[in-house]
Amino acid sequence: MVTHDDKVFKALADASRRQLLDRLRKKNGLTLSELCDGHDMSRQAVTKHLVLLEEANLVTTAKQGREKLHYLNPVPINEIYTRWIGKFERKQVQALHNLKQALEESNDD
Amino acid sequence: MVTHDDKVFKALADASRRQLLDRLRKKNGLTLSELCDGHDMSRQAVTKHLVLLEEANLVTTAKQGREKLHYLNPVPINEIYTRWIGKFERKQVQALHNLKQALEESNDD
DNA sequence: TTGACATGCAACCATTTGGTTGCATATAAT
DNA sequence: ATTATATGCAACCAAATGGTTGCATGTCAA
Repeated sequence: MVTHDDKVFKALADASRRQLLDRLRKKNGLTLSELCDGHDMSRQAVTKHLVLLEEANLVTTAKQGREKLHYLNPVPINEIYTRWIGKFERKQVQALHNLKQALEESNDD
Repeated sequence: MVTHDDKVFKALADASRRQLLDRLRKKNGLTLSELCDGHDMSRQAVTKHLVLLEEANLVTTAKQGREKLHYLNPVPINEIYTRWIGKFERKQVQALHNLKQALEESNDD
């Protein structure tokens, strides 16, 4: 079964796709051609990446004349953070807390 | 180039690996056999997943007798959050802020 | 010491992934 | 009307991924 979360994680697993998201974060509403500039691969390859990002709901598109505009949707990223990553962060905070306690206790020697 | 972040993202991209991390989060120091229980795949397949998690520094291992113990390291997860995901979260907060402003302005009609 | 258990290692396999090229179509500009 | 630009679609391909099986090795227990 491919869950929604799984699509997001898999979409984020590729450096080229993360770079595309990064560029949309800096400047939203870029066209396909604009997104292709500076990416060392064919337009069709970029399109494939964008389709995956769309399927993960990380990017929304709107056609304007002959151009296709791309918009970042950061919501799914936030979702996997709150629903998954956050649990591990809290674990780390707790681990640091435990370490701090251990260090303080070792000072009692 | 395969960066450190890239290894972490790719390690998290597989549901089975996320499940393994989840189990270590709930109970740290599990052996390989214990981690295999409840996973519908061969021991060797689980080993491969654990190797990837180790290479991403998400799991640390220690051999004790004939058993191999596995420990969760949540630090890399926190790193990709602060260095990458957080930027998108702030974006979302800002978007919500903008939406709120827009709604309030529309109330002036 | 013999057998059972826990793990390691390697070969192999099907599917997915990430890319390519070629061609078609729709829109804008001259 | 013609040409250039922006995008869509499909076939193809190599490499990576996620799994398998078979066998070897190290360690604990009877």
